[in-house]
Amino acid sequence: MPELPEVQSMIDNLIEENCLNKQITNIETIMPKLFKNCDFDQFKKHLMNEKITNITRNGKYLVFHLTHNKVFVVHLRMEGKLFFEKNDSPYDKKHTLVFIEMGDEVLRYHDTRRFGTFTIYSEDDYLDSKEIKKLALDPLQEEYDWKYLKNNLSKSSRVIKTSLLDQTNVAGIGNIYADEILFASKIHPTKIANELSDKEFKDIAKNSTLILKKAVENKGTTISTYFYKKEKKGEFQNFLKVHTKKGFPCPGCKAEIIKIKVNGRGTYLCPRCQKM
DNA sequence: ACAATATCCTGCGAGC
DNA sequence: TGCTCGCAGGATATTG
Repeated sequence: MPELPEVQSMIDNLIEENCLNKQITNIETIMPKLFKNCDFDQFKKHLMNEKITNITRNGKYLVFHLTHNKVFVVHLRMEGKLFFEKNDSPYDKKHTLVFIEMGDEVLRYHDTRRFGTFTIYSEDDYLDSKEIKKLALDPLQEEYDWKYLKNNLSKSSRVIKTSLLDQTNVAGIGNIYADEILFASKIHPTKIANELSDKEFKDIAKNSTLILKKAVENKGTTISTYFYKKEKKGEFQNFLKVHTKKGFPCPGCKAEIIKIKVNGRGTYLCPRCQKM
């Protein structure tokens, strides 16, 4: 599931593959329902003959900046992936849902679960859109620190893992990295957020930045289907300490890693290192 | 106002 | 073997 490091790795790859500044010559889809604030014809009209001038990120959203002050925003949700390829290269016919053609090349959107979203805005108003406006800072932003985190999380009587997944408290963290951050901070995922000490907020702030940074350097985590580029897996799964490690020994204390449910989400932890 | 739950969707693995 | 069933999960809508 793409979280901040996976989204960033995909953006980095698209730019590296030279998808910027090429005229869009055609757009096709087999899934018009992906387009959320417009119908497909409007989306097509919005992009046609423009160029992508830059790709930026807000939380887990990809922002494609176009010529003529236009923008489109993509969220990959569970399984979305973007590949920039030659038009005549082979592709998965069943799960490739959107084609943004640029001459003999094409930006393809692949999504087996069809959960992703596409929206269109102008450059001037996308930051005020309802999905991006409410995003908190992410752990890689300069202004992010433990006081900011404490201020956002300590308002909540929910359990800390649920609060960490709430993009209005801190952006970019999903189920994998929430487990890893809480393990590194030695905090039980079901501890009530507003009962954490200053030291615990400091630890979460520090570890979230460290872990996401290292995950970006390793091009994300491939557990099952994530690729930052065609057939290219991330490497951060090799550094996971608890997530997916049920039954394995804790790298710290050798106790057995367990899996529990926290608000419906599969959650991995070391019961000895992460005490209530 | 907040928090828990249902919803979207498909592939996959468990179990009979 | 082949079927059904339930699970996985990010964000949003709905319900409590």
